[in-house]
Amino acid sequence: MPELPEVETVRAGLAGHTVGHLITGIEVYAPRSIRRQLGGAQELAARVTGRLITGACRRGKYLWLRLSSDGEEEDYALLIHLGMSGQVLIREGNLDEHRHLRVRFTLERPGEAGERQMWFVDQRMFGYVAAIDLIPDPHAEGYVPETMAHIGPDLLEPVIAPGSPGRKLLNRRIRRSTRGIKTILLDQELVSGIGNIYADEALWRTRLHYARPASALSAAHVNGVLDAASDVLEEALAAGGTSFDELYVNVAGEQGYFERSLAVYGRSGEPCNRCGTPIVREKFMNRSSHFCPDCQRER
DNA sequence: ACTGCGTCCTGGGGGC
DNA sequence: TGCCCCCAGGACGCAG
Repeated sequence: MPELPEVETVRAGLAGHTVGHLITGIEVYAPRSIRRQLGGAQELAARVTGRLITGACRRGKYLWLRLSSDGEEEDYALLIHLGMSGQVLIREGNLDEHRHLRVRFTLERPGEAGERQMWFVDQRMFGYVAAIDLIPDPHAEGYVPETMAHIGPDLLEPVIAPGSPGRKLLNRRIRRSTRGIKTILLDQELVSGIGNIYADEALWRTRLHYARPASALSAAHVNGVLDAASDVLEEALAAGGTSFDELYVNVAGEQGYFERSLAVYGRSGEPCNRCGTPIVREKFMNRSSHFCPDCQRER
């Protein structure tokens, strides 16, 4: 499941392998993989064909490639959301078919022979691509396109770094809510990038039960869980992400290896690393929650 | 304003 | 051997 570390790994791969390339062609195999795009595949093709990729950006789990035309100001971005099984693969030479190939982009580097392809592959079809407008000023500090203006900053952004005024404000906003702490971690509007795996890991690290109401937590508790979430995201990023169910790989098709470092996710029945109590899996918000029933008491 | 629930989507796997 | 049902979850729309 692509969360911040996985999406950032893909972003870094795209920064290295697509920036400076022109998009010279696009083939859409699954029209449903084009979303939030008036005019659908046709409009997407019109907007990206012939454009130069000038940068690879990310906020939370949202990823976008900035596009310019003829050296002019960037005006569109190619938005890529991986959903829960999306992959972006860079292929050169090895152009074997892929069972779940949904959209294929052809890339060429000006002045260089040969082409390279960027594949959007997605088994479960929760992900999508779209060409979005870069308005009003793509060069503003901390700019994010309007399409994802509702997405909160992620834990790797300096604006909510530990000890910053932004972090203190976030802490207060979280504690104003009566919702369960895990619900808040998964809500991308307050703080983004955390999904089911890293939410469970952060809660285990801070010994908090997923359903504890945020309003009942102290500022120190909330700071603790945010710090733990930052830590686990950074550790997972350093490991190239978590390839728990083999649906996540980087742009070269390689798996990450953070799965071996998970303390609770996917470990139901196995002993807690702290106290030995078997890890429990429960349904919460129509999702699986993994936790230690001894270390993480509801009250 | 805030909260929670249903829905989308496909393929793997378990049960019979 | 084959079929059917369930499960995985990110994000958003909508009802209360």
